[in-house]
Amino acid sequence: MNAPSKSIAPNCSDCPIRHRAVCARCEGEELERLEEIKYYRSFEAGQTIIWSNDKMDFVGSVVSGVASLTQAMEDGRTQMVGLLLPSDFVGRPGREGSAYDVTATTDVVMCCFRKKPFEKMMRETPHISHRLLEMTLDELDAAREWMLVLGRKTAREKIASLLSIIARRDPAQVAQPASKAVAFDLPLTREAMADYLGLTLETVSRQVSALKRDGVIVLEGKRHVVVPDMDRLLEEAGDDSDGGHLI
Amino acid sequence: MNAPSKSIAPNCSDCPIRHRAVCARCEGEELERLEEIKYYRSFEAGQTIIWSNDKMDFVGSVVSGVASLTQAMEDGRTQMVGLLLPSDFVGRPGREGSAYDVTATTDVVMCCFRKKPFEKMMRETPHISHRLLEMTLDELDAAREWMLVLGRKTAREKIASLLSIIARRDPAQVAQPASKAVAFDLPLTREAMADYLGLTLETVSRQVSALKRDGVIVLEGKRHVVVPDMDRLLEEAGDDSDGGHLI
DNA sequence: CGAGCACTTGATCGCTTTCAATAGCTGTGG
DNA sequence: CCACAGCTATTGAAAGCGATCAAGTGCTCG
Repeated sequence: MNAPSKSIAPNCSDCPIRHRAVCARCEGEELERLEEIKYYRSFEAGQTIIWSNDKMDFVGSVVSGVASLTQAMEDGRTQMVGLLLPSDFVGRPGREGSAYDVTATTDVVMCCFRKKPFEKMMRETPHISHRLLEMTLDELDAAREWMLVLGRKTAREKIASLLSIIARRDPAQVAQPASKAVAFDLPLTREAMADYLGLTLETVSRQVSALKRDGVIVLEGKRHVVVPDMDRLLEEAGDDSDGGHLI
Repeated sequence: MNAPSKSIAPNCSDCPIRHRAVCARCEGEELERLEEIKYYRSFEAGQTIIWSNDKMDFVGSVVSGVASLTQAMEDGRTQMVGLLLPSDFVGRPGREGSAYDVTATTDVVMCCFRKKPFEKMMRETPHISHRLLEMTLDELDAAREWMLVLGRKTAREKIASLLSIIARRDPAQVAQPASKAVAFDLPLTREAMADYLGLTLETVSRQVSALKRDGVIVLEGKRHVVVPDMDRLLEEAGDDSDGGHLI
């Protein structure tokens, strides 16, 4: 037991991640069954949600906040292998333990399902396992995109890549995708950024300062980032996306 | 059209990857349906199987040989993001194009399914999509393990990690897992190893030579590797596996 | 025998790490 | 109110690892 349970339990139909989480395809009776086996759980920033190699008795979705998956070597080197934002799924059906530590990087609310009933439901309702397959394929794509970042990009490009990813997934941005300017809060400390990027925190700090000095980003405090020109940031990231201007 | 079709078409029941591929759970009638929509295709070493962003008209399994998934930046830097060994699945149901180049690194035989009929079957037979989910989750684990290698390991550890992975998945090893000594052929050029490890080919060559000099591996020719002590190699890889000796 | 290719080895360069000092912020307690 | 601890972040100087540039080796195949 490493966290108090907190019963906020809104209806699934009011849930902010309803249309993107593992339950996205469920309706009516299926949703009612999920509603029966679900419960909410809150974690404070810094708390461990699941220890690697621990038995997991639940799976679930991040409702709000940011969590991270990290892998560690015995000498202390650690690598973050996944960033879990709202609607992302935690846990692996069909396997006992987690392969990674799952940690709350900000305060987190999770919608949990007890593992056994969830696995039973998966076997019986194709909507859930199809959605989970789709989400897993997306995560695999994201992991592979990240392999390019880790293996081939420079420190400066790595920082720009991370900022682009966070900007792209920030809910505040989705509303106004037409605008070139973007602003968001960094949900990660410099050390967490370093663990994600395979760098040291000093290098992260230096490269953030360099991007600021060059006008690619503007910092308001340590954590609030303004990107005056998103295309410029993508260019710095080494992505050939071209801002979507085809032809 | 970039490859001649070659009709070797054995029965699925005689197939060497029958018990590990996406079809592993299918029996009887399901297997017959698959048999109807499948065809074999051969690729020579070096040939591109699928170009990134190309429309894919098939998905399939590697029957024999080794293929690789690679991602490239416009300036030529490339990163291998997956190594496809026999039984591994190629293609993403539900999406038009591939996000990566798929290349044959040795001569490859693929068991292909036309995409539309395969997707239809997925919707109708849970055995296939459940197996695909399981395989995708395994690939995600592998990708994340690789992120630790790319982000945090030294060049020497990276080489040792790659050799361990190849040794572990080599079919010749599975027969005698008790023995500490292991031998296998490298299916990759130094350049391909470099692309997998996020290194240059010169660094790969130097570190392979160093591992040879230190007696961790013995080379017979450029491509045949003998590992006298697998535990030693795992130690060099920085894995805490401990060879399985608990306590 | 020479072209082409995969690989090895050497010398030097430069980016990121490492080690170290300092700044800014927040909360605590005398 | 100020002093101080504890934490996150910044910045500087030096060291080290892998990249880059450059030959050179050994093999296969025409």
